[in-house]
Amino acid sequence: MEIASKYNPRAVEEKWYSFWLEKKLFHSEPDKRHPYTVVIPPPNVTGVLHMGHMLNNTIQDVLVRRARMMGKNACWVPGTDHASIATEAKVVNMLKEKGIDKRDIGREEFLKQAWQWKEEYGGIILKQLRKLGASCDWDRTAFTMDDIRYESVIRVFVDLYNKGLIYRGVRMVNWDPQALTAVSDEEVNYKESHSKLYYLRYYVEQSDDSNQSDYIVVATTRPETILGDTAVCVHPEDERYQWLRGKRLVVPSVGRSVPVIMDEYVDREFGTGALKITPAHDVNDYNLGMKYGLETINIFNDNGTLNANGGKYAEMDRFACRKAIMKDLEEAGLVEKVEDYVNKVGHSERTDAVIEPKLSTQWFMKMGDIAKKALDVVEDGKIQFHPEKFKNTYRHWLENIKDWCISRQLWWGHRIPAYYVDVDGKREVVVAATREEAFEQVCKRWPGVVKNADDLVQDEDVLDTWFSSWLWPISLFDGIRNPDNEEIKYYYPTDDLITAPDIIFFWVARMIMAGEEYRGEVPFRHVYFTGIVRDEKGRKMSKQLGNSPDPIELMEKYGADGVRMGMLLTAPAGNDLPFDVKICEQGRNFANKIWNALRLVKGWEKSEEQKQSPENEVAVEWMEQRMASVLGEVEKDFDQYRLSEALMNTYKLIWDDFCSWFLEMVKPAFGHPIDRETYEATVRIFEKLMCMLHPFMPFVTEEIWHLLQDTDSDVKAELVAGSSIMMQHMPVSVFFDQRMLDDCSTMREIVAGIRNIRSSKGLSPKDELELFVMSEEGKLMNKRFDGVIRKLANVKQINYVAEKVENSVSFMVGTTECFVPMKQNADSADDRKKLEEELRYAEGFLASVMKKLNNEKFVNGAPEKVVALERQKKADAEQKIAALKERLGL
RNA sequence: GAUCUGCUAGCUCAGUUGGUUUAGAGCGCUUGCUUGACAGGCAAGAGGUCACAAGUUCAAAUCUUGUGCAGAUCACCA
Repeated sequence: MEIASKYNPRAVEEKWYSFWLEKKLFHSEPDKRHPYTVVIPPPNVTGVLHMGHMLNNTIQDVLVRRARMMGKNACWVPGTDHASIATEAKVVNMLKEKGIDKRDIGREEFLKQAWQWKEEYGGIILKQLRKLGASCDWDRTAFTMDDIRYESVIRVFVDLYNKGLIYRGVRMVNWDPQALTAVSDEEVNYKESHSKLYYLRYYVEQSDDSNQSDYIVVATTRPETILGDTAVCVHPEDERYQWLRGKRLVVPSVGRSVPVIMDEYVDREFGTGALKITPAHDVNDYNLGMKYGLETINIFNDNGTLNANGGKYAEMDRFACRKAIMKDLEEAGLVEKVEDYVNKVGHSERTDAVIEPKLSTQWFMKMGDIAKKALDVVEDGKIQFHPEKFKNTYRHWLENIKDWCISRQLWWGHRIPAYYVDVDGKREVVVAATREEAFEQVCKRWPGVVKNADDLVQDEDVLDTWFSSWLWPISLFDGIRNPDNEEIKYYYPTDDLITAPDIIFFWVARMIMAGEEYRGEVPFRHVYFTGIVRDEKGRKMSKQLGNSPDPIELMEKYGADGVRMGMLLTAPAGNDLPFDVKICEQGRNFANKIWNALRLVKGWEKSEEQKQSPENEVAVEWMEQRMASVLGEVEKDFDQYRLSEALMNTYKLIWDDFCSWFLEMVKPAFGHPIDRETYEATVRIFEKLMCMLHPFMPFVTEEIWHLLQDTDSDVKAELVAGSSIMMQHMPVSVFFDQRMLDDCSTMREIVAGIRNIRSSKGLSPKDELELFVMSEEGKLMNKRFDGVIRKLANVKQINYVAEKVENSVSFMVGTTECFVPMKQNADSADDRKKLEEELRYAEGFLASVMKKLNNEKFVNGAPEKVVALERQKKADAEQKIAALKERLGL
């Protein structure tokens, strides 16, 4: 069979993904097996695959594929998120390009357009995930706004309202003037910015005491808000301002007279110690306003321009107004000074617009008991975080949590099922899943007020996106509408959640709350937090910087397997991933290495008569032991969610142990056949290795697994063609013989020692050598490895001797000296130098051991075992030193 | 400002309850190889005062305290 010397992932990957889909190997239905469930963090329906998704979904796929091969009924549910703000913004823009304003076409038409747009462009990301090899159960693909999920959200809202956990109220909220909606506290990012601190003069009204200065200076970063000033506040014990008690001030430029209030809230050290109060546009000012019964003057429109209260500045944008008002104040001589000032300004997570605190009526969800429950399950370990450090962040947030603002002034989303009705001139509200149910309620409570259901006015707002995704692990299995259905009972709670730490509050915490509230059980048992993918300079990958490689191009260049491996190699849980496309090369090279190992094995001619040689026998035995040992380590790695380590251990097992050592041990000489027994053992081992690697590199392992199969007969060929590595059992660790592994490392040391001599003496691998070991036969290692040494190091004969050998070069293996006789140049200056160095090291080592042994406290205080070990070290070192000295002729 | 995490080879990271040879891996680097699977390869090699300082201990990369640096989360004073 002719096989290309370079592995070509492209065709292979496409072929096998279609095959898996066709055979429905990703599909899961409840059955007798143990379930293993993962729900995808739903990407935005309009999103495009980026490196963060790549990392996150690779990890999920590794865990899911492994669980599947371990005999679990693995179910990975994919889906997308409607992403209220982001998607609405995109649709609004799309319409704007067509010259359409969303208000002109109205809610219904807008939603029609949005859905159309979603059908057309949405879900690209899910198709991209297939290229990566994601083994999602695509038959279960869900959307946070499809019928089941929509209805679930509405039901939950009604239920929480009836439980008194949801309420409507007027509060100061974070207003996004670009998206024209309120956002939650979590959706505000505070960014450091270079601002100015403006010092403005506020004149005292009708100052009659001519000894006092007739104005005070107030510092502000937002001079435009003086239009809404309704007081100035100073600290009650501030001596500088005692004379102001009971006085009134004139707001500069505006001319409004406002009172001076005194409150300890004011920081005397900051600015001038005098604070202007704008209750409509600052949370703290609002609180002071409430406390002192101040007037609240709203000066902004929803889009951040000034309203009629802005007087001559009306209709101006807030930032333009700032400039304009400063110019006017300057001209009027009301500006004391302007300083540079660094502060933090809140920006909208979605639109990046500067957040405006705004007083408005919104819906909120109470976070009291439910937050406590969500904290408890993490504190007592029912849910484990990986890495654990995120527990701190989580705890801190939940202990300081405020009520959740869940209403958004948007159209794209789950419309709040609240209906309003006028009763005796008062606006009353009912909450119900449907308009009909709402109507029934109204009829019962206020008979005769409304004639039919259409007369009810539904709330215009939709719910926060996270108010649907917090139900995801439940609603995916229809557990809200049908809490006793077979699927939810089987698949819930899910096992692992893999997500980025930046949505720990938005999503993770709230899913835990929903789980407790609606299932009385945690939604998942482990949360694996991935790191942030950064570029080689350590910067976060972002569209603006343009430093993010296109994942599709990467996969085309290196193969999906190569990219998967590259990312996983340097991505321990919770650690940022400094991504350099170069690490994908390592993945690609690895695939190629395995490919060539296959070429080697497939190229062997098998002999039926030839009996297995003792070398091959020991090689097979050793490789099996070695595999058992590494399997144990990999299992431990997975238990601790150390995926990078698991992959690295598998990588070394395949590249070093299997390719560099095992295959070299059993490889027949050119033109010679291999005995069938060894061949079959090799194939069996190779297959197992592919199973171990499959979760990480699904495509190349599937390809090789198929090519390894014996397809001598048509029947067999057909059987193999219909089968998959995915259906094989993951090998499990078994007891292994450590002595065998130790013997093999000794053998490796000897081979390396001889290779070393070859390279330093310029000897060709073809020159046959002889080896003398100063030890009894079989003492250094099991003599079954002698044949292996002869083969790998091209040694004609191994002799065991009691005396050192003249005219030879030597090396030490532990405390045993080995000699390779030389025809000439036995002892070069280089050799001496090396020996001297070794001697120096050994003497230094002995000194450090003696320091301990000469210390009475150590000998008496340390455990016996430790002391005995030091004595052994001493003996070994002394023996080694003696040998080296003799060699050096000292 | 508060809290948390980290600091080990050029880079990215391991290093379990202190003791297994004066610290390991992968990549990178250096040197030598057209070795009948693979140059996307093979073989050999160099490279570290475990951030710094003090302490506890017979014994510290590992425990304690302090300092420095980096990062994360939260809170913000206009």
